[in-house]
Amino acid sequence: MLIGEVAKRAGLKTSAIRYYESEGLLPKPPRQSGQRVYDGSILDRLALIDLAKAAGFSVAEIKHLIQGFSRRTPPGARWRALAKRKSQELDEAIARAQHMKQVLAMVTQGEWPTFDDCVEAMRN
Amino acid sequence: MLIGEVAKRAGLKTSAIRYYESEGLLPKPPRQSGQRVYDGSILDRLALIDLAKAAGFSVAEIKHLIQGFSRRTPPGARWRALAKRKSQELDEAIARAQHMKQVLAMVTQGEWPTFDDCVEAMRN
DNA sequence: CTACAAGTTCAAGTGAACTTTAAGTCAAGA
DNA sequence: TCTTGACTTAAAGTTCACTTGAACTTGTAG
Repeated sequence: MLIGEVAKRAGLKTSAIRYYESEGLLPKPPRQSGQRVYDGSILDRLALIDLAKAAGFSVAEIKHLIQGFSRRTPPGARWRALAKRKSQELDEAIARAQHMKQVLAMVTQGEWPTFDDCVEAMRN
Repeated sequence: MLIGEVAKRAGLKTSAIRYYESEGLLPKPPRQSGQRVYDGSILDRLALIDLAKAAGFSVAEIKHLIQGFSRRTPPGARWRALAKRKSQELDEAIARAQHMKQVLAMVTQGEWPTFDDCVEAMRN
């Protein structure tokens, strides 16, 4: 598989794949006349990256996670620590989002004659 | 009130206030020898901006909202439309965050002997 | 008068995660 | 042979919401 094929299957742009490689998220694949040649496992790797992103990890964080994995060890203490912190961050993000929804509901449902009334109402 | 005082009370940097003004989120206050002089209403304005930010609106979006308000009309159809879309976005964000938490829980709780087992397990 | 804090403008910098562009290489098809 | 399309690199550009820096003015205190 060349990079274009991988990109199509993974739903990414080729530039993203090269970027991930440059950031150490992906192994450097063998080349045929300069071009990257991938096997199927790259898709698993990209799936993991996708999940990690979906879990709210930054590219830099994912790099660390991947490094842990690539030593063929299961998720260890490092993973757990990162995951725990991230989980708390997610709780906070969820709480914020729910608060945002409340604010929005007030705006859409209420009827305030003036600007100030609205601001006033939102404070509670 | 000079800009420094406003910043302190609102918990912002002066640069943020100038930035908001430049972006049309704040009215241009009168000047005394070149310096911006604010009255108390600026704090309400900043509180509204804060709430709008907390509701997930971008600066550009807040600008539109403010414009709606500044015509002394209550939140109208424009607000409602924006708010509805934003509310849906928040639902999606919350769902994503909850999914992230699930993924994290799997990583921290499960024991996978290999990298691939973990990726496999995460797919479900 | 001098120093100093706080204000002013405008332009450029920041960080994250990519994308885009420029310039070039390579293999295959007409 | 020429063209086409996919690939290569390195560097610069993008977006967002500000922040920072440089150079300057203003009001107040000593």
